Amino acid sequence: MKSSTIYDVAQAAGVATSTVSRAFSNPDRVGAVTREHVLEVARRLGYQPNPHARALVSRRTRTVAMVVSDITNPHFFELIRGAEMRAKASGYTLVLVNAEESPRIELEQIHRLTRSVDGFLLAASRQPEEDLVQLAAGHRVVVVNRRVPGLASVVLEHAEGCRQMVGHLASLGHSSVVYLAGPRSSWMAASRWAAIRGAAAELGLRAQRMGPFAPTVASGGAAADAALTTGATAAIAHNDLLAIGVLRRLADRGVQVPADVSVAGFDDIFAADLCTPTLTTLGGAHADVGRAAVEILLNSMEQPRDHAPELVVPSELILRRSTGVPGRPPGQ
Amino acid sequence: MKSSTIYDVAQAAGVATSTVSRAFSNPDRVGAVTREHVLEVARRLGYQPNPHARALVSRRTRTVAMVVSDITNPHFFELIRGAEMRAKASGYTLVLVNAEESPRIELEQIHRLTRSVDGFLLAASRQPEEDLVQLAAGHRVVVVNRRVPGLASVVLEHAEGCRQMVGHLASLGHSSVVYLAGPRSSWMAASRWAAIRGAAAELGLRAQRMGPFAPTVASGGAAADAALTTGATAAIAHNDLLAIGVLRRLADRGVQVPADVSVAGFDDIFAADLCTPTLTTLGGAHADVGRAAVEILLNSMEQPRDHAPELVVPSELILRRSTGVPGRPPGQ
DNA sequence: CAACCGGTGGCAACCGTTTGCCGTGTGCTG
DNA sequence: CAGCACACGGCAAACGGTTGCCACCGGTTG
Repeated sequence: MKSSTIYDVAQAAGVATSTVSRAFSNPDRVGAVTREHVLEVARRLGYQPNPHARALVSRRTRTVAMVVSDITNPHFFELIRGAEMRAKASGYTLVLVNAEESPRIELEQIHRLTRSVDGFLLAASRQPEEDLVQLAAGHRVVVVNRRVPGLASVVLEHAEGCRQMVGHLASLGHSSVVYLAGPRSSWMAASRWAAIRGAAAELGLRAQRMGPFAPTVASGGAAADAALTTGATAAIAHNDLLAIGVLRRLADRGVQVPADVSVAGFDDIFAADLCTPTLTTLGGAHADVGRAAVEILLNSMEQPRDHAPELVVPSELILRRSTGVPGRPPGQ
Repeated sequence: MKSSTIYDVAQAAGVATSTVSRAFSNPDRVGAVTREHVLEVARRLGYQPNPHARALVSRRTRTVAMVVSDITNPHFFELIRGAEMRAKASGYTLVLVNAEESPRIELEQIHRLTRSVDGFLLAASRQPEEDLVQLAAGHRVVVVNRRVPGLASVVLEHAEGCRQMVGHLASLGHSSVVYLAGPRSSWMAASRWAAIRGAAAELGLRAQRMGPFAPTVASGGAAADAALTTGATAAIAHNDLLAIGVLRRLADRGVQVPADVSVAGFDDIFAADLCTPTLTTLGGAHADVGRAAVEILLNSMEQPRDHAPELVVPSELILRRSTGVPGRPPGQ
């Protein structure tokens, strides 16, 4: 039951090990008939190359790691799925790492894995920018849903999306909006706030920011209460989880959504279409983001590019029942 | 920037490579002062053992693979999270594989990874039982949410849970229940149906089965229509996704839940508490299942056990608004 | 016809660890 | 004080591939 090696194949085929090796990893380097013969023998023996032996000398592991800030967040599911499928399609393996919202764990795990993977997908990284740059100097890195000058990145478009969202609220008649911010170290949080504030200024709305809040349902209570103190008629939450928490708290406090307050989120997670009222949110093809990120990583291994690509995947504003005309009962 | 090896450390510390190696992987084998010295030098040089070189000779990769039938199903998130955390805690790496509900892909991926991982967690495997047994002969395997004689397994309790669920429906006054079954190759589907049928017989309810249905929201439409044709006043869906799809379809058809029909699901996914009406479901600590599965796998590597443990994690029936007294409007 | 050349295959040196075995120095026993 | 067990370190052979380099061979070329 001992698995067969390149030596077994070489012996059985009457060639040198180098020929067997080349028949697999560099087919053009051996004559056609020899190659076929070797492959046939290998098949018969059930030979499977040992990835570790291979990695040891070639320094390529055919594995990529995806580090997510919080594996519990449903938003990442699609991202992970897209990445996994793209990796698999190229015969790569996806390693999943949960940073548990901790920059320290994130770094620790990256460190631990450097030798075992060919590159990293850093989704919603909580690292300071300079640390990312430094990291990228030593490793192949693609940052996801964050932009870092000089680094390859894939983000779901959100600046224009925020503008649309604020525009949507403005057109409904809102004149004051509050952004319930995500974690301080979240690039997205900062970026969204900038976009929202800019759009609000353009459209003549008053914009405020409260927070930071953890991007979880549980934090929604505090976020809702904070939103109410601002007197704003519309609240944009950092993500759908937070928004759903806000909806809950508002319902508990007897605040009508959207009659009294409109609520919107980001990510368009599965649950956004199920909560009550259903949630207006900025969605997009998260799976595509994951897919693209892996693709960029794989490409960068083939031909190390001088310029790091910065891809933007389009988003779409999904209007649902949680936003409406202020003061008017829903459904009108 | 070339990463340092055991050889660099050995030279810098003035010892042999074997001593350095042992200082890390077999600390008792070297004298205390030598060990400290070596470790200190290693730290200074930023030495990190190369996992591939290590794996090559030791045949231990410190990596486990988790194969899930469908990575899109939110039910797996908790499972994955629990597994990831437990693996990380022991310095193991979790590789994620999506079988996309295809036994072929499942097998293919397992085959591809055999050399790169120490063992497999097979969650909701769609393989025929004999294939699993054969697989387990060649690899370390723990099956999750499935039981296979002779194989290590972790399942969330569901027999008693199904009994409770049927009991709950009976106590509400239902006399006929329909099970909307999951995929034909799903062990869980078969097992749940057996439990439901058994409980129904005991309690004097009529039980029918419809399906199989894909365990997705999209299949809920067909499942709901099928359920209505049976005339049963209560439907138990194979999982929450299907149940949510059923709720949607029933709402579209103007069927009141639970006044006209009660609906229940399995898994207690996040969305079950958000949909309308909120969903009665059999939940449990899925993260614990993942954690336990990894733990069993890791233990089995330390001391190969003669008897394969079969762990059952308790479940709990979560009563929400989707089940009620037949014929009576909700909230009474 | 000699020189040359591209296409193939083999040799052997790595890649970075682990580990069986051996040699040495030390402390203890009788 | 001889004899011995033992703790500790070193040597070197794996583990299973990849790859630079060389040798060979038949066919072109001048």
